Amino acid sequence: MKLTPITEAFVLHFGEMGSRWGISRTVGQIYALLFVSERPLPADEIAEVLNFSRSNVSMGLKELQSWNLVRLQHLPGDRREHFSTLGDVWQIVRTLAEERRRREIDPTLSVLRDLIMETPTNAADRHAQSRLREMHELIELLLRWADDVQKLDPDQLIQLLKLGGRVVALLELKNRLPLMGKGKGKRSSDADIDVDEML
Amino acid sequence: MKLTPITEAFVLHFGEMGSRWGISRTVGQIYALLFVSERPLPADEIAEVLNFSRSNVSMGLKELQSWNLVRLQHLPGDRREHFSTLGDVWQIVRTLAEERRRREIDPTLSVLRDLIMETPTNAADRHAQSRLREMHELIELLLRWADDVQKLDPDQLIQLLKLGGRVVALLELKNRLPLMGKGKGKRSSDADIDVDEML
DNA sequence: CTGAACTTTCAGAAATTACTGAAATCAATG
DNA sequence: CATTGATTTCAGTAATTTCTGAAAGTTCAG
Repeated sequence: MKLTPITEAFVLHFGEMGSRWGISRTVGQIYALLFVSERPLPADEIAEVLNFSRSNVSMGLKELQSWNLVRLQHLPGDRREHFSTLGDVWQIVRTLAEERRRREIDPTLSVLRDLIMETPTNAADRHAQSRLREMHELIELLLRWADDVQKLDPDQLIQLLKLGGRVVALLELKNRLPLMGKGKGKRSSDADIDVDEML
Repeated sequence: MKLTPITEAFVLHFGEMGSRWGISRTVGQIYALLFVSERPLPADEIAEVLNFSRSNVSMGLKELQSWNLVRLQHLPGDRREHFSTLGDVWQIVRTLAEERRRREIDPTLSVLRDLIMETPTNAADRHAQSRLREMHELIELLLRWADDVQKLDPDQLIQLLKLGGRVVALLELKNRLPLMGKGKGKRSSDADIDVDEML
């Protein structure tokens, strides 16, 4: 089998990009190939198309599996294992976020917590700890937010993304709304909302 | 000069983390050291404390400068250049996001756009392009959102983060509110808000 | 200008990481 | 349960990246 120019260009670019991240060029290319492939591919076909050794592909697929980024399936009448990426791009982002968190953020948070607990022995330590505390707090905040957002269903998420910065208008709205309920007369029931209770 | 155990542990961890990212262990350690340091440090002091060659530190600082992550300043009565990180952790996140976008996302978007424009020559190409289009759309959406959020001032941002997933409640609120204005009687002026106009 | 203090460059050494082919392991089929 | 086809492991090699020391470059005080 041979790659079309479009697929080849994408695969090559993705390989380069991969190496700016933690993953190797090989792994990046394998993923890119699977991502645009019409059907799941067996390892030997990947090796042939990308000109990697069969064992290299095996390693790469193993890594991608450890990231939960590829699915393994058996096709009827073929003993080989076939691989494909997740179909839903949103799910891919989700998985990526989860894994990166598990591998990079969580260990860092744990180190930060430990170091913040230590008893400082001098002014330098006290300053260092206060910096670490800032970093810890920031990460925790971002993480909690990411957790919450993870839970949204895609439609809500997209709505939110499309709203973008204008969400601030909503925040202001929220800050002003409670006034409305304060004994200023009953409104029609379909708009009867207690914002503070909601939030 | 010698590192305290707290600083040393942080520097070592950050170095390891750095190498999971695109930056080298050295660069990670230099950054970590500057991050917790009470005062700006000159290159030779960094080299001494971290046990790197002076030239290695020079390279590392150059890289950090290219990321806009360190500031260079001159202290009175000292000819050497002194380096420090940005003081505000939010600013650090912002800078990091900007740089990563410039180096990784933008080039990818450009490749995707080009490939989507190509005329497909077969079914495989058509499928590949539709996948690339999905990816392109997703990235654009996330990017636009990030752009918008960048513009918020820190207070608004923090408020938003703290709100987390409950922001959805606000979305629902928005979807229900417009009903209120539709000739159901005048409300008090301080709560007179046209949501659709705001958003 | 000159020289001292500091910084950067760069070619090669050292260390790390990626890749391969051969051998071992595993699994399905008859 | 043996054969065949598929996959993984692993030890060694290749490629890449990181790091160093020596040399060149820069800047500034005198």
